[in-house]
Amino acid sequence: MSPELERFRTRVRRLVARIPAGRVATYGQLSALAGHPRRARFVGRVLRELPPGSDLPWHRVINAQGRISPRAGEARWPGEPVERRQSRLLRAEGVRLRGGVVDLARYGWRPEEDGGWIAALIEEEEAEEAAQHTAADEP
DNA sequence: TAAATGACTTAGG
DNA sequence: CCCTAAGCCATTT
Repeated sequence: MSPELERFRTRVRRLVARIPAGRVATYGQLSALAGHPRRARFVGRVLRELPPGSDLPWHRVINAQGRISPRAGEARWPGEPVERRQSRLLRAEGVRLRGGVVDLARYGWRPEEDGGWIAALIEEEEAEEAAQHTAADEP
């Protein structure tokens, strides 16, 4: 995987970590926030590789239609279909699903209202990369 | 190298 | 509301 994509993946994971309880974000939204509006599918890929016990609030990521994206195959965890678990987790934190659809206007995450932390996130990321480079340069 | 495969999205009927 | 088609893009066959 290219360094560019690795970076993108890291950003996505960090963004997901910031989605507040009771809110949802879409794949496309995260992909745009991470700097590449056309990589919504890749966001799905990033989430798919998460381990079952991940700390990330993966369940707060849904599709642009406000629906829980159907997984291919029959992924279930712990003993239930992941889609069902996802809707349960969402309901548990106050997100209402009407006919399987979340009202994005009401529950959609609006990070711009949470302060200018995205810029801080990018700065932090660049600082880390700079540190990596100096570490690599200094034998 | 070409074709198939998705935790996607938009547009249209 | 449901369904299709088309565009999208990285990975897998």
